Amino acid sequence: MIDRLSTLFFKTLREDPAAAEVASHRLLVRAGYIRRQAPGVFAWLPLGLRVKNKISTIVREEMAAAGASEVYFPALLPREPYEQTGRWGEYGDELFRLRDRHGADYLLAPTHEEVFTLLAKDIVTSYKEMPFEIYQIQDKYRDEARPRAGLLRGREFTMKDAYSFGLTDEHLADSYQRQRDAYERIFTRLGVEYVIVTAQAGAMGGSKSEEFLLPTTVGEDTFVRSAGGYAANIEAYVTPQLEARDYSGVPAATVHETPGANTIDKLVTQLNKSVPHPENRSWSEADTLKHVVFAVTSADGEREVVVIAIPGDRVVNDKRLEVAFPNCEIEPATAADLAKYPELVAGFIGPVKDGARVLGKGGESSVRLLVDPRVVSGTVWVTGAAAVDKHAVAVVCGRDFEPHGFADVANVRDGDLAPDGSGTVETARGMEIGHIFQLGKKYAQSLGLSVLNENGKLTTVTMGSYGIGITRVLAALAELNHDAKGLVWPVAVAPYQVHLVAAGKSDEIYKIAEKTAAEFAASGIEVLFDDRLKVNPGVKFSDAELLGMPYVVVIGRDATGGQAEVWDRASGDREKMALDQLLEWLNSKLVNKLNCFTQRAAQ
RNA sequence: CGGGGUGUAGCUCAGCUUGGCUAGAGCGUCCGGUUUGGGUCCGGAAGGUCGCAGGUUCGAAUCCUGUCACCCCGACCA
Repeated sequence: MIDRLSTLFFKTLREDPAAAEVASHRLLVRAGYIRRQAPGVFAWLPLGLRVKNKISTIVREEMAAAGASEVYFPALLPREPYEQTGRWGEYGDELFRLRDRHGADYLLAPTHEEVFTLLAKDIVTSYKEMPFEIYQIQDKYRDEARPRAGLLRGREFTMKDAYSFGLTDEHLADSYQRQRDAYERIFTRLGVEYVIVTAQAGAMGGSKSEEFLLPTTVGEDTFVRSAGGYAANIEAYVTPQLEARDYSGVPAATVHETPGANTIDKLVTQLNKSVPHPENRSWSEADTLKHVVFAVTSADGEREVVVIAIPGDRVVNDKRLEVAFPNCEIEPATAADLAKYPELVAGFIGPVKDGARVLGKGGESSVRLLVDPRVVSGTVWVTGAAAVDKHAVAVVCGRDFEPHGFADVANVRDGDLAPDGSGTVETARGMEIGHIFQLGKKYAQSLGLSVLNENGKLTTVTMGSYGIGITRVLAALAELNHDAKGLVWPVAVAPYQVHLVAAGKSDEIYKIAEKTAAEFAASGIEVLFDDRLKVNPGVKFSDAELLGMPYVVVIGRDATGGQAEVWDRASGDREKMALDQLLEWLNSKLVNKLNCFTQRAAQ
């Protein structure tokens, strides 16, 4: 079977589409792989579909090897299961909701935990059937506030989602590890670089979670990693707790006039003018303690004002803040919030006033004081003095005030310490291409999935969920593999392995090209044959480069003399070769390229 | 949701500031010829409610008001 450009439904664009900004989007549209249907929604043309299927096939092979069975759910689902787990409401505007003619609510699934759980409930009744994993490759729908970058962040996207079911934590750990191993093999076979970072399970519930990130500046996630092997996304990074220090030599705190110094910046300037530093150096932002006030609204609607103190040279990171207060709405305190607590003097908030404790344990204020993990007993700070235009110097944690607890919400910087002692971390950007979760019993509990154990007792099932963004990986591959002329697919996912161009109009050339294509196909090579009669060679060459097959074979002016030309799309190398050597050469190249990744994956 | 930008032919865009005859170009498409290893060249043709609605004006792609859509940055993103 030879696929021919003369009959293939495709069209290349001479110019970049106006709406496409990022390379993957631009080239996939220009080369005729996808077409935009609506914001964040794309139609798949034959070439794009082939790439998508190749990625899916690799995922299927590795899922099978990991012991997972493939199933297929509808994307259109009824409201009830999602109502039971609370996600119908929690998902908010991001959920595509619709209504049938009877007025019943439906949704386009953003992810399928609920129905997988219910399927398991339907079918599995005994511990003897545990553990097991099932998965599907399906389209997911999320009504993104702002879809962007073509396939990289769409509203419809294809995802492999697997779910594991077991009775014990050991089952879960085992399934999790098998999926994790499969992911490593999948990404290696695809030729995608990845970093596994510990992540925050977040609203998915559950305990352990890791993300597979592709390091790239176009990525939307920030993560940190150390040379010693620590890696975590920015939400999951844990600041190492410092040891308490001896503060016996620290003089008593003193209060200084700091008129108008309601920011850290102004404060440091004033200190350097009027207050000598005990160590005879300049004051810096890191000497100060910044008190930030937030209003935390819990799930039951109760609004609490909280003060968080972090070193003055840091800022609060919103994502880390969210993690610190799970299941709560958190926002900066309003003027109305502050008005209720006169001890919170905007710009001059501090734990101590006139030597008396204000915030923290033993303080008069009812407001909770949480501090950065770097603020431990014995550390010395400049803080607000809880009075307008006044700051206190040499305020010692553990002596002058005692926080209620810690809040690890400050930003992470290059050079911060990794919590596992593996050195300092550096920050980097990454794109999430896979995510694995140990969900635990959350879904099983709310949907009533339990089975009989060895002792005949009903036991709630423990679950995991494991996702790979198929279409996002496709876009990432395009993003990583292209040049000025077009796409440059790795052999493992290229729509065809060889692009055969008949360059010339003579019958002789076409006969030879036809015969060559047939030989390729017969030996199992996936060949795309540019047999278009009325197209100039220049156009065919440009198309071949834009479409991006790994190898281009040109049957042209030298064909009658028994010669062809082969191009290596990635390296740009071109060489003349006898027609009867083509097959052998290509086969060895293709086998090598495929093997190099599969073998690496097998290790 | 906040900020910015753009809507004119299948595609990429010009024209709009300063209103004026029949709304343009390149590419693509179709026809005839030409060329055949780098998006050939020549000639001809088809193709547009100028996003939509309202207003100002003798006259609106152009000015005004409203509205819709799309793109980009940010917020958001199991």
